Amino acid sequence: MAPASHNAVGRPRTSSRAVIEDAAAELFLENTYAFTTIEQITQRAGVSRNTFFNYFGAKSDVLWVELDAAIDRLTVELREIPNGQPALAEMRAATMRVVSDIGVDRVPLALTQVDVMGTAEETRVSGLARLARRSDLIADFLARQLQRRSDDLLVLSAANALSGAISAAWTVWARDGIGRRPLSEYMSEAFDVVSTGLSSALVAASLVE
Amino acid sequence: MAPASHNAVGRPRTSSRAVIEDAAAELFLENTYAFTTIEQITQRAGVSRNTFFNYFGAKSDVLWVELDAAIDRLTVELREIPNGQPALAEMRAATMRVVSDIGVDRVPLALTQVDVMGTAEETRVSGLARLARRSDLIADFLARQLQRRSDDLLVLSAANALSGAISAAWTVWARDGIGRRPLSEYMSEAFDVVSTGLSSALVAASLVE
DNA sequence: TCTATTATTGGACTCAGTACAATATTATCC
DNA sequence: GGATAATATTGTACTGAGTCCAATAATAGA
Repeated sequence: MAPASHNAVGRPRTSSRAVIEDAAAELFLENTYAFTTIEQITQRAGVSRNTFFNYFGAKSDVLWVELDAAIDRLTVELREIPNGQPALAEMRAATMRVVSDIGVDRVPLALTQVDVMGTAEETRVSGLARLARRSDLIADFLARQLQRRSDDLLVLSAANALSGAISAAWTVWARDGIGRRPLSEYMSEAFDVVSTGLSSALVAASLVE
Repeated sequence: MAPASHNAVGRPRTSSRAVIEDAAAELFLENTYAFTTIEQITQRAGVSRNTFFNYFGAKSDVLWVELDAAIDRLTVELREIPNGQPALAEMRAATMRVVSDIGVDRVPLALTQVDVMGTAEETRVSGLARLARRSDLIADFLARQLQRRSDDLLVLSAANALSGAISAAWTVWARDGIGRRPLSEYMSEAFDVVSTGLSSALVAASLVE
């Protein structure tokens, strides 16, 4: 379902999907996201408008290819962690594995748009959908590790807080521009901010059982 | 800009805005959010389609009247806190003041829709916009108190984490249905989960200065 | 080469949201 | 009360995202 290769610059990207992504990236930089229509994208890509919807469910999906892939990888990582491990430490380790190979470029298209337009309201909302998807994922994982329901207040609070911190790391990393350090460093700092308290809260919770 | 009274049951709601809200609430319950059009709403409300957009910027705005009002109140509360106060404690207190009068009914329309339709994808995304708005608000407040930039990684992480926890409290509260306790109790528990760690991280940050 | 599967396209449609001008309603001042 | 200014409401026309479904093109497999 996902494309085979990630943005191998120089190598020709000839699949419909890749061609659409490239055309969209160009147009977003030229005219911003808001002032680019799907018709323009597919026209430049040399495909029909409907082909766009064969590969993306929405215009905004093109913005988040990188992030969606990262969340996919996180899904796999979390699934492979056996029960009964220290939840928060494993969560952090899994996240770090996922972002470890994301260096200083490979910025999601969406996050380059933030600078371009002031508000970026549209791009932001679609990004929040990813935050939510990641929250769900983390909640399921925490619920499994803590043997609680995934709609439990403790679990949900922790999952939302973690997902929010992860989001902050991506955002600041992207905004730091050319001089940015690898994403993993930002991620590590973001975890530091929230994990101490969560850790004690989660441990307390598992003792209560 | 906001309507004068909040959902005074029994009292006739005759302003265009109130009539629209009521019509929308009915239709959402009858046909769900997704299968209700703005045209249907305004038709039942006895106003023209354009009048809807005089009061709401988007269809989903009707869902979040309660929550938007709460965020407005939080904005005011935070603005009135002088500099140099303990940031996290003040943040918590302000939030508790805002939700203190929200008892066991007054559930935002959006959160009643979660039960109705399985996915609730559309309603969820619009709710996330509120989470983001609250994150911004909290980030600005924390930045002021900690004398840091509001796009600082520490500030953003903490703000996102807090906003996420607050969101969790609303969600679980709404989902608990008829037997639910007052929102403030849920809010208090959600803060407990995240605040310990944030507290130490923020204190450490202000010492580094 | 024939066939089954998958990718792509065309066309018609619904509905949210925008823009702007025209008209109605309400408040204000004399 | 009546003229006037401000505000609320409406009509019309439009753009563009997203859906549906049937038709056709391309490709793989036997």
